[in-house]
Amino acid sequence: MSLMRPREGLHAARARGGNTRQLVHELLRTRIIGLRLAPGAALSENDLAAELGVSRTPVRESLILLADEGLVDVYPQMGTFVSRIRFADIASAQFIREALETAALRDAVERATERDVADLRALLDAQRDAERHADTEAFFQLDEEFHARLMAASGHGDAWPVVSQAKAQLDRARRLSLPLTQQLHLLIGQHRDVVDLLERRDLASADEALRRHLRLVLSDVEKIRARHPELFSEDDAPIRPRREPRDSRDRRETAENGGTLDG
Amino acid sequence: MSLMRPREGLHAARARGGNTRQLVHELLRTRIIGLRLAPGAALSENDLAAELGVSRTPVRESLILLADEGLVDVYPQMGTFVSRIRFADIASAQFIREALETAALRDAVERATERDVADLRALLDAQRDAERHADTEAFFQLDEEFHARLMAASGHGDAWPVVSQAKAQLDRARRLSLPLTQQLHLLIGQHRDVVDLLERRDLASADEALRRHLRLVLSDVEKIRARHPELFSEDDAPIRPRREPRDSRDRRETAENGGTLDG
DNA sequence: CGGTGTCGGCTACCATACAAGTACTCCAGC
DNA sequence: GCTGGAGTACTTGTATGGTAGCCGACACCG
Repeated sequence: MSLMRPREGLHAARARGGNTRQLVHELLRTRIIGLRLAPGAALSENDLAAELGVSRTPVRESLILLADEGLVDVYPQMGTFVSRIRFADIASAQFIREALETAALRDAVERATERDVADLRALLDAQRDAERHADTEAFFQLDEEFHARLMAASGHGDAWPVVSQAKAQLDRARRLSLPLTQQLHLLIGQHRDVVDLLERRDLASADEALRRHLRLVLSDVEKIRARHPELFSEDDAPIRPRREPRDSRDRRETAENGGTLDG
Repeated sequence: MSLMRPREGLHAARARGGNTRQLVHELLRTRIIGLRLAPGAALSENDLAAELGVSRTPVRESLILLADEGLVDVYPQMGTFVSRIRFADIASAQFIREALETAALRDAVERATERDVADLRALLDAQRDAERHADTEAFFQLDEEFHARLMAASGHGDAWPVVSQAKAQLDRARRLSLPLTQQLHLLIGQHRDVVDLLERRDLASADEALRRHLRLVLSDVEKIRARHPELFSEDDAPIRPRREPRDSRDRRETAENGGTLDG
């Protein structure tokens, strides 16, 4: 079972991160966004607690936070499920992201320093590396850093968490498309365009380039919806997910294995 | 003590709202935003649970959510405190709010129906009523509804919760200024200007009017900062709040009284 | 008189026990 | 074979117990 030892595990965990709740929260968040937990999957507080070697309390508190972020749906006395991607949520996330990132760009054009531009270019290089190695996981990480760094250059880095939360909804769907399409090169080119225009302090063109970039991402998602309808949920039909059959549980539990907190 | 009876209380609560956690969460949230709980005040899980007649669990879960919203600061093993207003948070909230509301306005100018405009004008009338009766609490409520309705008219009503959360930080400070200044009339006039220009589909002017309105609100906050410095906290000094002296607790507990969940 | 170690009480964190409710399962009756 | 209903195994929600850690008060010592 690989439970966390009463003392050592917690201590090791504390050393790396914060308290158990934060660790579980981040773990589940990355698993959901990375689609290692698919939309619709059941998340039992008890099962998770057992898997991670902690009690129900921090798991439950993490799920409450994830529900607040719209990444899980909690149906009292029924179960907790990774939320299916609602098209309304996608649209709303796109609106939020576009509004905040373009508003930030407006200030970034005036405030960005040479250092900021250099940092962004360094990230572009790293993205090209990821492209060469076809490492989409690394690219996702670097994409996140790029947009975060861009906002920081505007002086509004504090607003990034809001964008990140909206972005999370989009990324779940995007993660399905990127491996298929060969668009990494295109995306990196758009990143470079934004940096170039930012350096030239050309607001109008930079704004247009960023909007084009963000909209491309959105159109990706719409393509995915046709290919994987089971991961989406119609807007006005909140869908009560069905519980698994009784005896399929044992098989599942032995099948997936690993992932305690004291790695 | 007016504790909640084991069965009845919960049942009555369920009837009104949702589960206990949501009730406690909203209760504390409105108390904090309404400054009935002042920045810096200590919030003990035990005390709150006793006051509200529930167990520590829903109280604790509510505090976690409030911490996520930036309304309380949790210092493990030390205490939980209503967060002081950080100037950096104010600036960040203003940026988020302005970006989202103006972006929404852009679409509202195209999409708003006659019905939308009529609803907004009805809210304007109600605001004038509140002004006549000098009812600032009602005005705050109507101001919230006005801006929410404006976003809904743009088709991006789903993004309102994000604005509302940012707005909460601003409102805490604003609530101190409104009673003093006689600006209700000015604010209502700005609301009317926005509606008028929205109705004429004049985006440029409407955008300018809305920005002017939102910035006036911000400048209010800066005035307040000079008058009530104890409610604010310097940016880079996260300030570890001090625990109360030993024997001042009894006095406090008898002093403030009332506010169970089964009112 | 100033610094220091200890002790007591408080805190949030985590673990566990109990309660209320839902959906699946399976068997009885038709 | 089909339908209905009781039983049961799960679910989340709430309550409570126990633990580590921090702070403040205070006696003790230099």
